[in-house]
Amino acid sequence: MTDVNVLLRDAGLRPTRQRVSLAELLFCKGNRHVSAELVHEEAVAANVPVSLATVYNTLHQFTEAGLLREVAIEGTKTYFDTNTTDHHHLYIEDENRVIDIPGNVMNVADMPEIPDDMELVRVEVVVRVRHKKETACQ
Amino acid sequence: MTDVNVLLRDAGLRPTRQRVSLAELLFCKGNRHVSAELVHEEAVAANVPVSLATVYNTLHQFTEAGLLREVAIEGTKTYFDTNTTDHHHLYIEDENRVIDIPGNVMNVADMPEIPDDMELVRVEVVVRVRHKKETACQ
DNA sequence: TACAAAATGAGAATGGTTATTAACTGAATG
DNA sequence: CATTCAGTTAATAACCATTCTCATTTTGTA
Repeated sequence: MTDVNVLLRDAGLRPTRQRVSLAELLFCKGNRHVSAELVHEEAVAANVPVSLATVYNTLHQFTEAGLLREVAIEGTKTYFDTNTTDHHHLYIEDENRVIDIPGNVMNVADMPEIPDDMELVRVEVVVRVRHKKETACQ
Repeated sequence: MTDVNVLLRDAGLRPTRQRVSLAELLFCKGNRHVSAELVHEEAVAANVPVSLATVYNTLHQFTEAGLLREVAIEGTKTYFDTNTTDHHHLYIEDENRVIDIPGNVMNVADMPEIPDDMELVRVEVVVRVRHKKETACQ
């Protein structure tokens, strides 16, 4: 039960009411790709009235602590991924939907050289697909 | 000289003053990753007074016509890539800078299956790097 | 030149995100 | 158990990139 508390403490974050609630909401539902707005709505719906500002703060704090990862695939909105393990994304353009691809499925070969004074952070792959268009004629 | 005019006509776009100017600005300087604001500034600096609204319209029209490609790597701003050939990106986090990686350099293996009713649009790879932190001690 | 359709520009409107600041809480201390 | 205070939160204002609106201008064609 205090799992979330420990999680937060280990991340150097005080387990406040709001942070605990948001963490439960985020991490107890499997891997997800969420926007701040969605998290806020879900929190309110779950009778955890949190301000939108706090949702933003918390999401960024969680990201800095390595509990979340920011994903930029499309558009101007920011999404957060609760899956911080090595993986990639399948993006369905016409549905605006993102699906995880486990990291061990795909392989990236022939990486370019990285200068000595730099270090690799991560390799992100987005496989973009869309539904085939109806071929009305023929 | 009429290269840009032909380019625009072939894309189904009338070669208006603004579109011609912006096209020259975008495509005669090698491959670039630009924001609407930057294009607007450059246009004004080049004595081609274009409104910001027109810059946005034009960038989207060019994108639809396949002359540009939208790239979403980081942050809330939209960037457009003048390189529409097959290639990937190297992103230097601490400089907020994007560099092209030619498409034939890297290879992505073991792609996941794509359902029959869907088609692959593109595979985007972002190699994220950062400068090594100064190790003040030791 | 005249005309209809397309394009443009100025500024208002929108929407997501960040900043501000006063009130509140958690947890350590006496 | 009360006190204290750094850390946290909430309401709302500010911000910024982008989109919308629509009157005006330009373009291609006759």
